[in-house]
Amino acid sequence: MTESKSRRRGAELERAILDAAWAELSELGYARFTVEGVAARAGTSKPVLYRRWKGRAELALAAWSRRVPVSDEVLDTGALRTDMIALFTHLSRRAGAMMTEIVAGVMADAFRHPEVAELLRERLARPFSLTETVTAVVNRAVERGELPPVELPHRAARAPLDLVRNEYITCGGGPLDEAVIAELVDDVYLPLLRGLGSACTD
Amino acid sequence: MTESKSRRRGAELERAILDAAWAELSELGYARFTVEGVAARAGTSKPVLYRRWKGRAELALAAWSRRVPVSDEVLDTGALRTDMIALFTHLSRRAGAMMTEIVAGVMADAFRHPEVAELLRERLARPFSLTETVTAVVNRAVERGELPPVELPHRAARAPLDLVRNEYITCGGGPLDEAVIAELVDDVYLPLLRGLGSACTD
DNA sequence: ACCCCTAAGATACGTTGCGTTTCTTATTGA
DNA sequence: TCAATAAGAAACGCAACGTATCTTAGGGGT
Repeated sequence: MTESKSRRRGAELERAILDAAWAELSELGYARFTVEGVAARAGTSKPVLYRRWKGRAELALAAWSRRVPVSDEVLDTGALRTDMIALFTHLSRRAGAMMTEIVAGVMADAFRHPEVAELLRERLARPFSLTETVTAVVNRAVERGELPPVELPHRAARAPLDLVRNEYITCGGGPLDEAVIAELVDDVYLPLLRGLGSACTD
Repeated sequence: MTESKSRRRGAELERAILDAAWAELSELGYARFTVEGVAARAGTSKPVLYRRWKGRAELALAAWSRRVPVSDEVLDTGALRTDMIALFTHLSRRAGAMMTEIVAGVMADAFRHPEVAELLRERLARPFSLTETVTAVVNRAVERGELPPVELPHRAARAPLDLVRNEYITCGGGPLDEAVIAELVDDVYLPLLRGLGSACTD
């Protein structure tokens, strides 16, 4: 009755399900994210979901992947330090609480189901435009003369996201404090960049 | 029958339970770690456990905390880089897979039960002797003249563990590859240390 | 325009594991 | 000696996973 309108199929249905899944994730978090809940919200039933995804972890990842945010516009505040503060702040909002909970939850499930671990790794490895963004910011600093010429290794370019994620993991909870971001930038990341530049000192 | 010998109580019983819990964690991982399993292994029953810990997350944390590994002996290989490789390798073995799985699992539970989040944070914040170890290694390097005098900020001292943990999270699975460790040391951590030293260059 | 076959939707099931309740019985210690 | 305390055993209710069964809608080929 509720849905005697029309029976959705294929791609349309899939979109509806993933939208519902994302809504559940956003409202409840992964911990309270249930397959039944998604089915109910999408106005369909569990078997329909299980025909498409192997379990709740895969469903959550699929929903998350559709929302790849990204395209971090390259901000230019005029100085390296403030650029970095802005970048870290941006990351901490974008990639913060939601992502950490999903990652934690999916990861926990992944230890049971190795296939899921693989999917998660793919999702996390996707560096979206981060590498490019960081490189751009650093290059600008080099041009300005704030840094000696730097060859930015892959891991160093990824480090901002890693630092932010780590902070979430170990300190849980809310969005990152300004003071914390300042520490990450001043005590870790800027020194790292300076160190990369002065590689000739050894 | 099995235990008509003597009914354990108090501290003795608690030790037995936590030993059993640790054994379960080690053999099965957090994903397959169950309260029932621990009770069975310890030769007792669930209510006894629930009288002491609020749930399986707390139980796992308690078991883990008893095993504070630690006392990383301060190794001295004669050079900063090899010291660091050794330290990272040590961390990757000690704190690696097991810890990551526990953290992921407990964290997932923690999103449901905020009290658990607090416990987890305490546990993670405990820097065991890591800070001291890193500081010692760095100080030796300074004495040798490999680094300019460095004031090591807290976050920089913790970074090795963070880097290792991150690698586990994003790359999953087994113990860290030698090559990966070398990258972490050469591309990230040593530059960071050099950068901290050359703070005067700005 | 018809019919068939695929896939959607509904329902109900079996299982696992959490956390609880109830009751019995051993041990401690006053 | 005996009462209070806590251990041990068994069973329960609940939530959620993942599955199996069945009915029915509607798209596509003829």
